[in-house]
Amino acid sequence: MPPRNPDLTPRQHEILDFIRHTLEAEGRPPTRAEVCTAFGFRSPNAAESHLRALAAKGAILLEEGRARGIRLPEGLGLPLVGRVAAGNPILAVEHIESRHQIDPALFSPRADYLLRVRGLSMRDAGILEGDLLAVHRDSTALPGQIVVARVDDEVTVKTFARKGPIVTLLPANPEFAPIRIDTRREPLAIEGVVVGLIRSGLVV
Amino acid sequence: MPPRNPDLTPRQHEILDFIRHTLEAEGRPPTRAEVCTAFGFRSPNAAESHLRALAAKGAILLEEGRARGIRLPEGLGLPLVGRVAAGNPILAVEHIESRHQIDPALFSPRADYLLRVRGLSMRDAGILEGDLLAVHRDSTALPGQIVVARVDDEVTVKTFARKGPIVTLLPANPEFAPIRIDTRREPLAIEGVVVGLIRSGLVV
DNA sequence: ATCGAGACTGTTCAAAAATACAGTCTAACG
DNA sequence: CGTTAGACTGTATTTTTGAACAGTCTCGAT
Repeated sequence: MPPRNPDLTPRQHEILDFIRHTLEAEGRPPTRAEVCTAFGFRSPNAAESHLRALAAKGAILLEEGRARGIRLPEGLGLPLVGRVAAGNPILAVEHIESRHQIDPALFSPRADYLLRVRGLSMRDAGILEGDLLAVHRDSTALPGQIVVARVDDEVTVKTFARKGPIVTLLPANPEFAPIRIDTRREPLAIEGVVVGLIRSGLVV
Repeated sequence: MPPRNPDLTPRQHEILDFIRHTLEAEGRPPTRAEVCTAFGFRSPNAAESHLRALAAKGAILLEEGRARGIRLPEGLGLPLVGRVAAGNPILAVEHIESRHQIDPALFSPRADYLLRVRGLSMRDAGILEGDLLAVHRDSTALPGQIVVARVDDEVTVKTFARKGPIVTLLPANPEFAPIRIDTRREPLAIEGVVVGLIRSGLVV
């Protein structure tokens, strides 16, 4: 799920998606003419003015006088989310530390963002402090899945389990206690399902 | 270190690396003129003929008549090495299962290939069966680093330790025994240093 | 009713890029 | 010692592209 710029018109979204798609499929941005044929425009200026509009809104960067001089300011790739402040949605811009291009074929279902792990509560599942989790956005989960959940406005990673209305979030480390939530009384927000893990920094 | 095509001349390697670099840094392939300025050529034909040579050797694909019409046939991305047969070098073509694009900025030093983990001998280091290890090619290692080594023609992943001429390969699992090698008598081949880890398939 | 934004068509022109042709220089090789 | 591959310079020429200018049409807000 690419980041949505709310200021864009639907048509401008389509153009932006086409640019992203071309960038991924061909390894380079499209020309005005290629935008035209993709959308059936008969005038290169149709593409030109769309690009201008996108650039004016900051959705793309246009480099003057260069063939295929279109850049995405955020680049492609998955946003890496660091510390999530209380009360804010996970994917708020201010949480995004960087973006990293990861082959989408590696994870299934598709990863939507990366989340940096804090703490050792999932140690015995091979999830260590500092690891990056590939998370698929999903507000539902199946028992046994490792989920990103929000409890008391804090983001936590645990194994999901449920018995009727009682949800238990299980750590994978005997030093941590399970979290029990009665969903009839307390709200539980599942932010996503963990579909993968990336560890770096093994060599200093 | 990207995969090496042994047929290329050193200069052609440089050109290919520059194409890769431009692709990564700018999100699009270079023009002939950009190759010229990067290498100080005064004639666009210098770039042209290099590109022709690279295309003739299959290192790149040239699309006729398009601005920036250079493509990398394999795309970017790291080769994923599965089961390594005895007696063969790790990066032999027949071991490469697939290629996966991973942001090189994630790992340092640079990852050269991915190796699928078999067995649980490094479980307590958070390395599980089926994980992909990002490996930096290197025939030397420092104590404490997790290395890919070849012992008795078998590829193994262990923590490296050394006391004089005695090298010990330490598992991270009490159920496995350390491997001690007297380098004066037995040969030890370090294939690389583990710089990262990727786990997928968490959700079925 | 008018006005302006958005989405286009159509045309033109200059800059950027690809590409062809004709050479020079050097080092390796039989 | 001639030959050849590789690495270049230099100069044109043609396409591709980017980019400007002048309009049309529609729809929603003033």
